[in-house]
Amino acid sequence: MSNANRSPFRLDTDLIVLRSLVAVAEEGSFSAAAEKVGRTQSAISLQIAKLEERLDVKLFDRTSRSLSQTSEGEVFIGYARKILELADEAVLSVSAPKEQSMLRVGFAEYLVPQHLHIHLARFKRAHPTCDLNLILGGGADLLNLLDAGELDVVFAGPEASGGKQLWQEPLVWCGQLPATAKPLELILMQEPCSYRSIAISAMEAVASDWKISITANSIQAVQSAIKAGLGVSILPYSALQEDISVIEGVLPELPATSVLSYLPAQEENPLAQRFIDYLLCYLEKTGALHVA
Amino acid sequence: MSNANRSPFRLDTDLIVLRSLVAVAEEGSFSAAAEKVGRTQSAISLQIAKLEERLDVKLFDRTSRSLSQTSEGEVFIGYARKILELADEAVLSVSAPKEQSMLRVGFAEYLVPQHLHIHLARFKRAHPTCDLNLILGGGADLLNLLDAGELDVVFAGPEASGGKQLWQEPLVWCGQLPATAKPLELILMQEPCSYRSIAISAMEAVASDWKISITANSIQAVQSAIKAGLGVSILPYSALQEDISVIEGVLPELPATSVLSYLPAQEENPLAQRFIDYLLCYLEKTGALHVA
DNA sequence: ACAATCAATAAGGAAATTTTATTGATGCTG
DNA sequence: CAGCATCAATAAAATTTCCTTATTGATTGT
Repeated sequence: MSNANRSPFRLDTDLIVLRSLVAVAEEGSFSAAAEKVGRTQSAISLQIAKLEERLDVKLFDRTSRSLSQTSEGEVFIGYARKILELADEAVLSVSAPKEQSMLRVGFAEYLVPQHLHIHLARFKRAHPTCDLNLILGGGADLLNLLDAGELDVVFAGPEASGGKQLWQEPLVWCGQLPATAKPLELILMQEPCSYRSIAISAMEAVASDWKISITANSIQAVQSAIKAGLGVSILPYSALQEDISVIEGVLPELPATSVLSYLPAQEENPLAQRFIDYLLCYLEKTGALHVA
Repeated sequence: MSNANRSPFRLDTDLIVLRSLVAVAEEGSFSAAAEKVGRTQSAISLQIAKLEERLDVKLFDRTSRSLSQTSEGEVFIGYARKILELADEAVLSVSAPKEQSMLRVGFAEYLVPQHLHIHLARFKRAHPTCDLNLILGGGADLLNLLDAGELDVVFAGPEASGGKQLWQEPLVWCGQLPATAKPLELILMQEPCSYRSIAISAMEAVASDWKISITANSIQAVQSAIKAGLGVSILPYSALQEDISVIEGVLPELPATSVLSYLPAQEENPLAQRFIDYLLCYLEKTGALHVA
């Protein structure tokens, strides 16, 4: 007689299976999840089936056309996420330097990823000996601070040379379209701003009626103006907020911008490179942003 | 080119490997861990080796005669424990009933396992719709409450019929031995107490000088008396505390007692049975107690 | 020095998982 | 309503992974 039955509450599955599971939950489809985790659809199907059999619970309600989580599925997937989170943090932390250290990160405010605070908290947890500073601001200002030796790494758009491209950030039109036959009112950041020129040249390329109605000096000001319904603007995907509506189709196609990392020319800071790798890895995981 | 290198902080290992890992950490030896998890020594060796290779970090410092965790090992094993904890809790929670419910547990105070509060907290977390009551007391009192319908399950020694044996609890002598040529002073609970009679018959079986110096009315009183150095007593393993010293060898061998679960004769309470299974499973995992 | 114990390793075999290919079911479109 | 496309389940073969047996080298205790 085996003792398999002695451990009714013990789970011995592969973390790969849990990754597939959350992939299914996120993508809402076995096939899409399969592609995401780099396996076949049938592999996913079998993995989930086996897991469900082990748990003796259906995790998804699925017909061939729709897929939704059962209530048990919701609970279990919640745990799966936490487990994977811990597992990845564990990997991060074993390779952490053990000496006391300090990392000063600059982030262009209009490019701050949705969950940056979560990523920072995790990084801090996995690097207990590291003091983290986060400075938000305009790209140009941050790069000046970097040159002055007051930052260790800066994440910003393609505003200077020497940066290393990390991911592509889609630009989107958003805000309120004016009533028909009224000119389009643009809300833009003041110079120097790469999006400002992108917006202007995009509008110049099409023969429509437009004007610049508001020039703001911070991304928050732009966001406020958009929310107030004062016109349309372009924002990087990261800078979108709940109550900002995206405009699709009507206005000219926009290019994607790049997010780059900038390091000081002189000395090596291994922790800074580590932070870049880390962030890249987690943003990729989140799936919110597409790596170039 | 594969994209394996794209995910430097992603761990895709089997939970079995993590269980082996913490087993090695707990047992202090690959061979012992192998036996604990029901595999070969070489399997463990390979599992750990592969994990270390994946992490690019040594988890244990090992010569053929000694084994200790590296500092990275300590960190990673900490994560592994948390991961397994979560995984097992996940299994527990998917099979949890979803209706609002209530569970009143009685525990004989002299048998409370070391980490009961942790187990209770976990059970509560995995059963958010369940209200838990915990009553500690003497076994006889608890069984009366059970009969009166005021408890759903009682854990106690073999004080009544109808219990189901769960695990064996070793009895140990503890306290201060008297100076030589002085009579042995016993600290005992007042009647009815099964340990009292066990102690007395154990002493009667050997021809030594002894007397009952203190009769206490609670396990706390016995523990206090022992700590005060007022004599020797017998305690179930669970009731030992940091500052109570065990006496080995000198005094007569003691039998083990059993811990049993008691359920009301009448109606079925599935949650109570579930709690019993759960506790059994976790105490087994902890390794603190041996299942009968 | 010898026996005992422990972990590492090699090699073969066993078991699990993945893939390819197919089927059945469902919704969409013309 | 038929045909098409999409999705998940399944079967069977193939691959990979993992585990076991057997052995070696190293270390400690007697």
